Amino acid sequence: MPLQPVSPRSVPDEVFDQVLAEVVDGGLEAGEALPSERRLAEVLGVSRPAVREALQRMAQTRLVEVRHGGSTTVRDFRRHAGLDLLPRLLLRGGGLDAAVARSILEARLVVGPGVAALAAERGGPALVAALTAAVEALAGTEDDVERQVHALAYWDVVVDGADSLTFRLMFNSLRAAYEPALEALAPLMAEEVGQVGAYRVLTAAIGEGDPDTARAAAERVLRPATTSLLTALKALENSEE
Amino acid sequence: MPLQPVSPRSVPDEVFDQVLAEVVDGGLEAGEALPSERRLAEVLGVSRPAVREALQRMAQTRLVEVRHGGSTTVRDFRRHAGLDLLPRLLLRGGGLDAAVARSILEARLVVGPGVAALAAERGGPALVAALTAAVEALAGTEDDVERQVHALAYWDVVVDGADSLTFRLMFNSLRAAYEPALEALAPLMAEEVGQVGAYRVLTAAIGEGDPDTARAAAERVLRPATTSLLTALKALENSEE
DNA sequence: GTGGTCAAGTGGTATGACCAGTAGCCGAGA
DNA sequence: TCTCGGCTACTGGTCATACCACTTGACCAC
Repeated sequence: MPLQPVSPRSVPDEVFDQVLAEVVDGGLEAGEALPSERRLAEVLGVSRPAVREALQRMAQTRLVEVRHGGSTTVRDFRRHAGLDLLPRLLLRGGGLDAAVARSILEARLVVGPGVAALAAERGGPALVAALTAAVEALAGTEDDVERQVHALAYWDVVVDGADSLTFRLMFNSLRAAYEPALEALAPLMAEEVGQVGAYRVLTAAIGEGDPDTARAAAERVLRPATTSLLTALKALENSEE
Repeated sequence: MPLQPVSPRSVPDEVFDQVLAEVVDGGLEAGEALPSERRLAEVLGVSRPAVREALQRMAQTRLVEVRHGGSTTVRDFRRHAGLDLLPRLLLRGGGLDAAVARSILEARLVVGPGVAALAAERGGPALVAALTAAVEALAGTEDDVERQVHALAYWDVVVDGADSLTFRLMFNSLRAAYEPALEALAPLMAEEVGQVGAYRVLTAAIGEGDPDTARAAAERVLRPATTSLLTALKALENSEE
């Protein structure tokens, strides 16, 4: 096993995670009031600034509402939280959350072809060259994890080609959710990233400049693994209940 | 003009916004180091905790990288920031950013039909009832702003029906970007939200349970206004250059 | 060159104090 | 009895300061 860089967890990080877990896993219902900052600091055995920093970050994520003079209350994260919360929800409670993973796969299958279509509309020769290079990198390795990384890099180029800030940020958020689990998912995704041919077809389709062709090609890249993973997850979800 | 609730801007908020503007508008390049917290506090005339809180929030948004003992450096927000940054980018520099608005419209056109298809797969009679109620609320007003609000509520129900956490959070993020500009956009979106018939057709399509029908119906709801707005924005973008 | 040491600078954390806004109690007045 | 006003206790907001922990780079011994 390769050495991993150590990542020291700061006190506010710790507090943030604990409060987040309470909110997300239902220990605290929406509308409920949190203990005061002083009280929390006392209970957790940390200083008030540390608590304060954690709560402010919670507020930024729209998970709680902090009111000067009043108490801090929990908000309904399903109604207000943004896509940046996805990584936290995917890894909730130690393992992968099957329902969240399913929804990510579904979203990918919707967004991917849309992005490819836009890239086809807007890309030029430079984009095709970058895509080709990315495909060759993908073809140049046999390792499943490395292939994952190269596939991700390929889509990164596609997103660049789409020239859409919204899709770019969306992709960043999804990638942030995906990357921590990348290694664990490598065997499951091997089927997809091993089909270099499909990526070549997609590259050519984008190069042709026809959105519909690109859309279809992207779907052919994403659909097979998505389908098989979804059925696997469905079995998992049912067995959990 | 109706009275607006005052929203007191805290010191860390102010600092956050200033640093954010520097990073997003290019005053600080990616990789560049920020002044130290003490120096920033001195320059801005605030305390170090205030600066610290702002920087931590920047770090949470993945706009800067804070290293203990080292200096805080700017990251490339296009490469790392998540969808939660969208509202800030849309309203960059006082007005609406045309390129960002365009990308939101494009994303909407891709994601909306996808969500509708999922809702058709999973929704039952209860969903249709909720959708019908939402359409009736939409039909019950003539005011453009109110219609906007009701249309948003309608899509909210669709997203619920899709039973996908990813799309739910995505919708929340897009709505957070959209809502501040809702009033300004009302006249432009009037064309879309006035077509109650299209919403009824979409509702029926979702009720039928056929994803493809629902997808097509959703596109018929979204496409017309999207197209006309895109051409308007294109003219705007060109005139800006 | 390699590794060790050290000082300076940076972020991390804690403490304590005080300011500012909220909410509820409670008495004075209608 | 009701209502208004202010008082009070509690909450979050901000600050100054001190000290800890880490990184960096220079310098030095090996």
